[in-house]
Amino acid sequence: MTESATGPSDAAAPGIRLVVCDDHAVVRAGLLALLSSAPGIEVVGEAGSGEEAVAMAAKLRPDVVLMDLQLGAGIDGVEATRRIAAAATEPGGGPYVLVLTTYDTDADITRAIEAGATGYLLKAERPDELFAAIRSAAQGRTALSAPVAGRVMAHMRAPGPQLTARERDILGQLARGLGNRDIARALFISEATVKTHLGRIYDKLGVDTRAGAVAAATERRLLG
Amino acid sequence: MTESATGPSDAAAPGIRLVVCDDHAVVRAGLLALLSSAPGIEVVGEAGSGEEAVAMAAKLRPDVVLMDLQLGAGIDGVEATRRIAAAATEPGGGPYVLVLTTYDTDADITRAIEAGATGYLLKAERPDELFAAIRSAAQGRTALSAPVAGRVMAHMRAPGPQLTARERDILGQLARGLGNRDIARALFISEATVKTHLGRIYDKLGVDTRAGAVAAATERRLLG
DNA sequence: GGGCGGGTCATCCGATCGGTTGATGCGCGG
DNA sequence: CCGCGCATCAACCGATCGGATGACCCGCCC
Repeated sequence: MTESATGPSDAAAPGIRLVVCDDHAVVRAGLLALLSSAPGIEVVGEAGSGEEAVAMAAKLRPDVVLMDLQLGAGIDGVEATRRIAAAATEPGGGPYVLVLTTYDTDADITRAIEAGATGYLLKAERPDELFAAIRSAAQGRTALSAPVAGRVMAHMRAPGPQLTARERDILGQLARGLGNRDIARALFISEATVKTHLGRIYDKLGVDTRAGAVAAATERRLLG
Repeated sequence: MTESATGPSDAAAPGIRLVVCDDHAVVRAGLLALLSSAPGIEVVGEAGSGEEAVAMAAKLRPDVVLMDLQLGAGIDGVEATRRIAAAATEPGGGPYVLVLTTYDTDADITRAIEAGATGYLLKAERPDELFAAIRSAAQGRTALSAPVAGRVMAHMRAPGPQLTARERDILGQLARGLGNRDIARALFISEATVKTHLGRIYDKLGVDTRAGAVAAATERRLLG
């Protein structure tokens, strides 16, 4: 999958510009050594904290950020991912975030994906899987470790961040700053119904206030 | 909620009722002479001070008040504009204030517009521009001198004096969906202060709920 | 036919919010 | 020096929100 198949992307082959973020210097060094053997992948920056990674992503404009979720002090990998991914909507199309971590708990996975991660790999993965995942991420394609993929599929079936049509209606009015009474009137339903829907929306978005819902909806582009 | 005040000007065209306010008698006389040549515009009162203009606006109920900003003693043109414009929300729909002054500094312009002026003209303007502006103002339409328009546009692009730095801090936390208590803790201030700031933010953004503030801020790109 | 998910509504209550008033301190500019 | 804008805080009150609970109706699918 290096040259013949995909063709054009490798032809020009300026290399995928990568930023590595992990709070352990040893791990970073190991990754650098490993990645140095990967053709077409160039590490342009190392970050030891989430804040550093966010700054580097903005400044260096890499194609991919390899992000650990456990970062010790400061913002965690999820928050860093969120901030970096948020910039991905802008003109230049920010970097894709590929999470590389040790654990595969449901909470970690869902939080990372919700935050906008493009892929989720486990450190136990084989090196060539990592290389392939980085190349996939550089093109915005999702890459998941096998165990992670399984959990994600399970989640797809269960409760995704999927809102029903009616809930989106409510959310739309909410984003206009309307109170429950006004939302009710706008949609020809009762305030009680509005509150019921809002409660479910909060659950699905993982927030507990209207301002939070508007922010979350904006961030995840659930609104026009 | 602005009254469109279709006004008696259009239909039967009985003429636009105008009050002129300028502290220089000579200028007033000149304006009167000039306006006497303008069809459809009738000067129903002259004020030599801000207080006088406010009183006349209430009593004579003109369609437009032509207001100088520099008024020597007493309240200045901005304050007079504020008081007259404040009455414009009431049932009858008060008079529109058209500022006619010599200077076009940022401070003057923004203060006049904030005070509720419908238009802002320079005395250097050509007479027919003045006539046109008065007719526009009578219908509540904004009329600006070219240099003034330029500055206003600049202000639109630069949201600088829009919100104070502290207010942007508050707004940032608000957009994360935090409650007043949490915002207070995040910024090391009291809830009371948070509420005070929020009140001012609502004013400036023209909203009255937190969700509305988040939406407005997002729309106007006041946030990251 | 009986679940099942989505939409609708009601009621209750504590917590929070929005608005107001009033007051203090601080830096800046006339 | 005094005024003004900004930030800070307090106390109060009515309105609204958030959360929980229970209920009904409808369309769909096994």
